Amino acid sequence: MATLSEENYLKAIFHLANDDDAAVSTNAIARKMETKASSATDMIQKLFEKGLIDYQKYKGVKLTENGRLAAVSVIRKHRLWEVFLVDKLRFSWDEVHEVAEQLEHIKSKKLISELDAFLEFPKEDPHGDPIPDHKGNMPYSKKLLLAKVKRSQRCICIGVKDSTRKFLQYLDKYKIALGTEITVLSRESYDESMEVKVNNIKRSISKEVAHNLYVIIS
Amino acid sequence: MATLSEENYLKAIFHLANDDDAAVSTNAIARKMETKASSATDMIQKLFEKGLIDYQKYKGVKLTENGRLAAVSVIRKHRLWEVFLVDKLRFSWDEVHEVAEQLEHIKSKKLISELDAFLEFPKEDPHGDPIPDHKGNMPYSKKLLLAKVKRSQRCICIGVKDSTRKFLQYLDKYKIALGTEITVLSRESYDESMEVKVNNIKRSISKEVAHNLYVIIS
DNA sequence: TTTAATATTTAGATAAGACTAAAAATTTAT
DNA sequence: ATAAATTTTTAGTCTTATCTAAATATTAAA
Repeated sequence: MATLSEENYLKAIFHLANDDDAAVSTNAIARKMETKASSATDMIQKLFEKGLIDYQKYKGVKLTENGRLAAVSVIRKHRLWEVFLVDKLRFSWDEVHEVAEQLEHIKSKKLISELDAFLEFPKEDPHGDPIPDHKGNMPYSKKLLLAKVKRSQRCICIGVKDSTRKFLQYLDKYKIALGTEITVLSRESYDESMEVKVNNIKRSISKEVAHNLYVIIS
Repeated sequence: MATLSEENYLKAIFHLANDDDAAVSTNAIARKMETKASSATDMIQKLFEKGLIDYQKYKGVKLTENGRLAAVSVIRKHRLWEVFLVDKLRFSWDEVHEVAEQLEHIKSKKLISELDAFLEFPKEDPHGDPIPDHKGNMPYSKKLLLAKVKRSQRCICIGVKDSTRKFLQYLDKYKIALGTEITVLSRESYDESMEVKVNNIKRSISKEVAHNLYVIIS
């Protein structure tokens, strides 16, 4: 059974690897965990001894199947709790992250399977991220970043990459929510901004925002 | 802000002091925490430095007002989560303790006030224990142990002192639940057992059981 | 391809919370 | 009231997860 800190490192490695199965560097892990590289090395060695990651000195790490299962299990719990907070406890989508970071470490199989049933088996969390099933299968997602959408294409906002409070409040301010339709009118190569139509209003979207908003082509 | 371990010690001290404001001994704390007396001493010194307990070497400890508030806050969370598990997630009353022991340490004011509202402001947990309000007021309780009930008195089961799984399953087996009426028919001074009528059946109740079941006279 | 810059690992230290063994204080018993 | 038993505290050690500083590898640049 993994400790709280081990679980957080596994989750960080999972998110950094993100689909492509390249090895994750020590520095990348340290940055994500907001800790020092030497601390990351210590934990890497511990996770390696427990068989949760593949590791060779100086070569970075990859999750083993057991490591991936452990990471996905924590992510499943995190996302289910986020649904609970928004659907049942009147939290807004920019308030759930910190609390879910704590709740995701509660250990009880029955708790999480009953919570899943109570929430009627949701498929995504309030930010549009898919919820893995109890066997560790992460649903496939057709999402892409708004920044990748071509001129004159229409798409629908389905999630965010950056789920910090600041970004979510920015979206709320401009009435961009999950389900909002966005049409790309033009792209500005100079600063990578784009003109879009959203809620029937023309608006300019910066590179920063376009790279943190997930959509599907509609 | 108290650590997880500090919170558990404060809770233990609160339960050991139980109404009467006698000082709690180091050994009693160590026994309750299933740790060694030397570890308890270490923590006692830490809690004293934080102003959460009054303490003089060799004289035992008492919670300060701040310490009491911290303890009651944890107990409030524990009991609200127990209600959630039983009322919403199909847990039975003998399954909730371990999970609530984890959930009680989640830090979020909003979480607990919203949970309280979601559960419609329950006044007691599934074992009949009162739930303190958000200001730290513990409701007064008229409960007494079944062992204290006089011959020919009728009472109603409202809680348990021992909430271990084994005892709760014993009660389930004999169909004794919260709300069950019990009439004391006679008491046996030799072994402190008692004859009672419960569910219209005469039954003998051992000293051990009678000392772990809370009732109110009806 | 040798040097410079960067990334990673090792070594040694620290804090929290636990432990054992031993010392000191208190309580109980004679 | 003194000795014996018990309780409590202290001193020193261990583990986990962190840190700083220094050493070693790797990568990039001249």
